[in-house]
Amino acid sequence: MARRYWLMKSEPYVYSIDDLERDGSDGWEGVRNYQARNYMREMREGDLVLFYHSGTTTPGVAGVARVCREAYPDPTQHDPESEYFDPKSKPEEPRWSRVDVAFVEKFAREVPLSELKADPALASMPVTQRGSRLSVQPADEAHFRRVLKLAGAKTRV
DNA sequence: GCCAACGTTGGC
DNA sequence: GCCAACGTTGGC
Repeated sequence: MARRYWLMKSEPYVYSIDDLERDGSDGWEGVRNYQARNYMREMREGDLVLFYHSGTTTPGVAGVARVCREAYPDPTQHDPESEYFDPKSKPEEPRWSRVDVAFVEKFAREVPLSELKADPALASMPVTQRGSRLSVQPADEAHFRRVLKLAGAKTRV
């Protein structure tokens, strides 16, 4: 099966590309949306991810990560102390998953959403659609390559 | 702070 | 199963 491509959003105040660079890899926890969860369950080791910073003055794509562990139960769903605690999710039947991602690259220049929206080559990319809220989205290889090019990325696909 | 675009919840 | 109310995401 060919490698697939994704875009994942994170608020950098919570977890940023710099945090991932520091940690090397980490679990992508806290996803509480079924469609986003289902996409994570489709992810395979080696898939590449555009790391998107949301909730900032200038949101945009900040770098690249790689899926290094496929979906498994998100432990925070069972932790009453966690802000992601879900009392309806039973340990014997976990509702929420996470994947682990590894740091690949931080772009020298974050590519702003406004630039993605202005690029005709990205007109059909989910993140450029009005009202796009999904925090985990699939990306076409062509879109992925295009974003790498706009970023002046070192990563080659 | 506003608001559009959803997703979820719960009454019926 | 419908749908109104409510909550959340996230750009602007």
